[in-house]
Amino acid sequence: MKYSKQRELILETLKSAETHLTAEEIHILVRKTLPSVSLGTVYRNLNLLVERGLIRSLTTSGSTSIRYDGRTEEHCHLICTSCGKITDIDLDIFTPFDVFIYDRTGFSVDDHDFVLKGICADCSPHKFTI
Amino acid sequence: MKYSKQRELILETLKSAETHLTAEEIHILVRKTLPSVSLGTVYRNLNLLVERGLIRSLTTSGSTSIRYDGRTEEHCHLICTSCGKITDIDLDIFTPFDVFIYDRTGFSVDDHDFVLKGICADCSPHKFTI
DNA sequence: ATAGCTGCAAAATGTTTGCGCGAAA
DNA sequence: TTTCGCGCAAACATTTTGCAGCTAT
Repeated sequence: MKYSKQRELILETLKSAETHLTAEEIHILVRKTLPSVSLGTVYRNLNLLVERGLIRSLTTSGSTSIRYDGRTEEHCHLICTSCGKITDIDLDIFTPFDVFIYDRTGFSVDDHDFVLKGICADCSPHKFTI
Repeated sequence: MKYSKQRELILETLKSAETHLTAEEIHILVRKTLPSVSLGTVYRNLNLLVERGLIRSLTTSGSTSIRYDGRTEEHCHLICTSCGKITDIDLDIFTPFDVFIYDRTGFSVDDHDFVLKGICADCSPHKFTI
């Protein structure tokens, strides 16, 4: 993989983002530094980075577009159905989980994609204060 | 919601399928019984059924299209990265999970979407017999 | 009678790709 | 200098929508 300013910038943008961005959102951010970057280049590099394991992608039913995550360690996503915010949470349950599933089905787990939907702490009070 | 032959057929098709179908696959199956059904109608009804909680939708990173699941009870999906097969598995771990997350973050969980990627039992032997 | 559903086709959305030029090795 | 990545625009895939006619209530 040959170096490119564009790819570096895309990766950096994603690593420093606290949210889970779409390709379009990344495109907008990247262009603030390097206005000539095209959307095609953003997509090409995101696919490349996912392939190489430098970032992760996540799709959520409800939204049509793919979101990208600069964190490479496995973790869960909490999606608030009220405000749409996606939060990361670390859980140490993956290993016992995998063993359980392997014993029961013979399926050997490589990767986890756990999404929990509900109401986040910030939105929760509103349920009671209307 | 008014009765329609099309919607009944779509739901029935999904309930009796052992796989997780895309809209296009459902369209093909439904047309075997009622050839005039349009793809637009399939999409409209799938969205309606998901909204009403009569079916579930799932998106998987890697595939572009949404898949639909006739099972309404919460369960995990095992996706084989070798053959692409999606298997259901029931797990009784959701409740303790939710409590743990609520205690730690204040996020109150309504719904789970757990996807595990790996190699299924059928594909696994090939890893060792090459 | 009328609200809601359908088929059709066009539009909208999100992502990929072919091409010729320019940058990295 | 050769290979790879880029920008651009067109193509592609998937899903949604407007409309006029039909169907269930």
